[in-house]
Amino acid sequence: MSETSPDSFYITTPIYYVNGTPHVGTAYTMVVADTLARWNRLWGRDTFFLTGTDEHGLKVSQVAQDNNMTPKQWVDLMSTRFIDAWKDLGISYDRFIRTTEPEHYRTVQSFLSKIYENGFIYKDLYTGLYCVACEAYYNESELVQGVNCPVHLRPVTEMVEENYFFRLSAFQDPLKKWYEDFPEAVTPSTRRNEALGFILQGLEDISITRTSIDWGVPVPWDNEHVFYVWYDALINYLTAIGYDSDQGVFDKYWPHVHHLLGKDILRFHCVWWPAMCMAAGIDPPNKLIVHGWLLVGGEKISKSSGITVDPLEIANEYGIDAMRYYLLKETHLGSDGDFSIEGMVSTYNSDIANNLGNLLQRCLALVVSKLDGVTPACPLQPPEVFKFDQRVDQTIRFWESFQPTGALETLMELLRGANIYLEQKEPWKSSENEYVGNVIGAVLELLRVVSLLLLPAMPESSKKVLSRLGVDTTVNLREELTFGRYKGGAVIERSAPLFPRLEVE
RNA sequence: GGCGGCGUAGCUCAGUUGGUCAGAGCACACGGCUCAUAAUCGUGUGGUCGUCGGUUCGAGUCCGACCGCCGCUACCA
Repeated sequence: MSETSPDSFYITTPIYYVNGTPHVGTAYTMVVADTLARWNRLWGRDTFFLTGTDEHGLKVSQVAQDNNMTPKQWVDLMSTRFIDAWKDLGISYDRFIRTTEPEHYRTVQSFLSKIYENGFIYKDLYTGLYCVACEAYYNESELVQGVNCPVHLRPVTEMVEENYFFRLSAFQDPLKKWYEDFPEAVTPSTRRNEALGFILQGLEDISITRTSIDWGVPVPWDNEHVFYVWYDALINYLTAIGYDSDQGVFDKYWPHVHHLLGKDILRFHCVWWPAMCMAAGIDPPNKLIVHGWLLVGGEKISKSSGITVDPLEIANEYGIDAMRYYLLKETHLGSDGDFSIEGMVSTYNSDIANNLGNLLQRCLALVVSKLDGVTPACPLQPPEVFKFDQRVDQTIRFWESFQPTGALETLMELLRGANIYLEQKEPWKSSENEYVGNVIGAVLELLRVVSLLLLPAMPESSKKVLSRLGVDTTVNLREELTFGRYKGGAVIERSAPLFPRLEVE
């Protein structure tokens, strides 16, 4: 639960490393971010949704060389895989940032120069056991059989390098105080505890530059060095909002940012990043939303294990909104989730085909058979069984506190109430137009409001329902959620169900 | 080893500061209805709320021990 800034909303996803490919796990992150962005736009906030690709690092330059390309040519090619995937999935980002953009170079140099000037960066020697494939140093205790990298099972090499170091140790107390002052900054709280625990055990300085490669952002005060990939990557969150180029935009969105991230990159975002911000003299991000992993059959998605699911295939086969709904409804934001086609089809059929789709269909059938095919206006007050105001307020609270699962479940409760109401009133047995019109009007009104509140999760499907009802979707949501606004008058013809049940292929 | 979390109906999970707290959804069974997409409505599953103790008039709800599972414990996007 957290308050959101009143009139602007800035949300980011991690930027994806170009050597990877979009899979259902990254699609999950994007769907969540997209849904939160859509909610805030509908709620009338000035919303900025950022994603992009991380394009530096040794591995990129190596792979580029293997493919007889320059690193730049390679990342130009690879970044399009993400751009295309998000386009096909209808992700409504406002800006796709690439860390190889000149604007990003300037921001990284400006930001880190500031930290340098503030005295939190110094030069020293670093000695460590290094795995080239990982681009990472390991402790002896982490190695397999004492010599091999635990990821690649290949020998590591001892490297001595002159590096610039970031004085992370200086921020142990400030970070501790920050976590105490802003207990809501990291959600869920177990992740906050994890970050705080890490901080409390003592922080060491960290190396932030490399001399062994040149595919990176040059260190402005020492051109022998480039910044290590992680240090330029995080700064993308500032580049995109004019950190050193547009103070007005920057002030609007910072520090009221919502960083969405997976639990595997918690430390970078919840320890290093706030410290870097403090060192540069800006406020740390005010919200870090840590999500879990999407598992497949209980296993982590990874290429090496052969467990990988292509979100575009799912979307093509079953529809984007079916996938979105399943990801949002069945995986509590913050917990791990399990993805399966069977689960997706089952959830969609229960909630969307049966509960929502069938409710709409039975109403429209009655409009055709009893009301000359014209939808009636709604009554002034909602029937008791709807628990309308209570549930609508609850849904809003869930959306405002980043709990898609709760929001969607509450919408299902509203729909169940409407189905019960129809059973109680039995409009199909009546021949009085006024009676039938009142009953159907009340349910159509509920469907109007539910569809509006469902827009963030299932934009296309919700629009179809609203279109059927003759409701404009470009309205300000805040003014459209009170009962009694539906005027009716939409002409209905007998037609096939809008949301037919899915079958497992 | 250290720190933290979890273990509630077949499945996924809710259960504020202890006293209708033994629940929801899905699945399953039976019944109703037939406006509707094998839909929808109603009822049901006798779950030792991981185990054993303790505090209390009373504990999933607090304390202790134990069993099982998991996360973090530094430079992998």
